[in-house]
Amino acid sequence: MSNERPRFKTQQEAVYFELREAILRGKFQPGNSVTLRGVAEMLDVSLMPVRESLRRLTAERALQLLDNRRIAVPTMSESRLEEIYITRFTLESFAAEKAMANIDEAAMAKLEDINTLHNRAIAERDVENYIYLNFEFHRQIYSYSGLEVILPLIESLWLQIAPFMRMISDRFAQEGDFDESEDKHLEILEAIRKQNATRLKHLIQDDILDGVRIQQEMMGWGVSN
Amino acid sequence: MSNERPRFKTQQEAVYFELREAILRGKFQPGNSVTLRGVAEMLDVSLMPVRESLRRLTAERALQLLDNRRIAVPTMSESRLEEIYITRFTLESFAAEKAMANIDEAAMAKLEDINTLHNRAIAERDVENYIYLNFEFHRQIYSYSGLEVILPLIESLWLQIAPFMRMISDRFAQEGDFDESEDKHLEILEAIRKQNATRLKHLIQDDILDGVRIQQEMMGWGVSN
DNA sequence: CGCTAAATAATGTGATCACATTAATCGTTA
DNA sequence: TAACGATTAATGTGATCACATTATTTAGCG
Repeated sequence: MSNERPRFKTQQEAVYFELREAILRGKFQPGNSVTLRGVAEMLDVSLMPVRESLRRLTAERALQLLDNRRIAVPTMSESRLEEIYITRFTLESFAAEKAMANIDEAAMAKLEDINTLHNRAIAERDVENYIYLNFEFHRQIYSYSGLEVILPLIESLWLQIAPFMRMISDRFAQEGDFDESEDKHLEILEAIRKQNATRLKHLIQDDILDGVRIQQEMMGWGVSN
Repeated sequence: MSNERPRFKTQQEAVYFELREAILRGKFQPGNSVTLRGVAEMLDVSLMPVRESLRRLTAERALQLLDNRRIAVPTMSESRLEEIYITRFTLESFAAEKAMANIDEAAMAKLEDINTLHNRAIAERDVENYIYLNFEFHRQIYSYSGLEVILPLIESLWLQIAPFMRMISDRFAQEGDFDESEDKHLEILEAIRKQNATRLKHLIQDDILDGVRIQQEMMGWGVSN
């Protein structure tokens, strides 16, 4: 009779994770403003849980407080993009290396499942899932690293890049050559299977680099080395 | 006539920065719990600004939400310490390198001022200022990097390490050999003057490493390589 | 039609109250 | 004296209202 205890202890938490996933799916457009009452109405909760969630997301730089006190989805700049990606390289390849040894058969199976769904999203030009499942794939790997400090930093970077990724991916999908966006996921799985740390690190970096390359190209921004 | 406009636009902001500095001064002891009404009384504000500030600090991992819904200052573990410091090495040496070229005479003078105060704090065994001014020294350097993504990450790490630093420094000061804690600040200033990026990066790393070494030693934790 | 100014609406912030949950205290009993 | 149970206190969360500030719309005028 629905005796299951709710998934989240507080409404604030529920709202937070709801918004968080929405952001990681690219449902928030850069530059758009987010209002307390808007979110509250959409999720059918009062202002309080929304206030706290937005404060939290703002602290994680997923959202931005404008000086007119309004909340908005941050826009991307050339320098910010480069900064986000150089940090992603560093932190994520480190996390992958730490995680590798702890990835067992069950974890491997889950990774393959995620990758299957990810490929399907690409085939179906389902941009939202394409973006989200890519993050899920990486998150699943890093979750075995046992890193409790670095992981939140990585996720903060994802929250910052997701709206921009969505914008670019939409354009990319329109231009038709979306499914040519070869990711390195299969090779990553292979490197893990062979426990080849050096190769894994490079592949993670390449996988991330592929993304930023496309984004820089689309924006006509200088390609980072 | 007190026509000056207040330093912060909102009470929440004022409370946040007040708490933030207190944390960076090591006024919060690891494991201690922080209550809404306690802070509200101490700063003579209502619950609302405090709620939002604590939510913010929690998102930055300066504070921790326990599963009994209570808020506490996180405790340190051997692995967490190592994680924080390896990330500090990476991000801070990068930031220092980016900043170096932009540091002019005025900035240099300010750095020397901070360092003077820092040395005085050491001489006077003023642990709070010793910790805080060390952060200020580093922050001042990195502020010229123009990095808008990485700087918040670095500051989040500082907020996480500060309470633990204070604990160790107190012990260290008691044991008497506090002023033997030779920092690398003078050499750092020299490297900046000579615009020697490689040396600066190494010095930043050494400076950070000196700190963690003492901490690990005090705790009887394995020294990282 | 274009521009300005007044009026109206919308928004984030703060205050206060209510409440469920958890912690602390105290009295009782063995 | 120690341990258990009941009672009281404290705490974070949520709801609602008020308000100052900022946006948006509307009206008026040239």
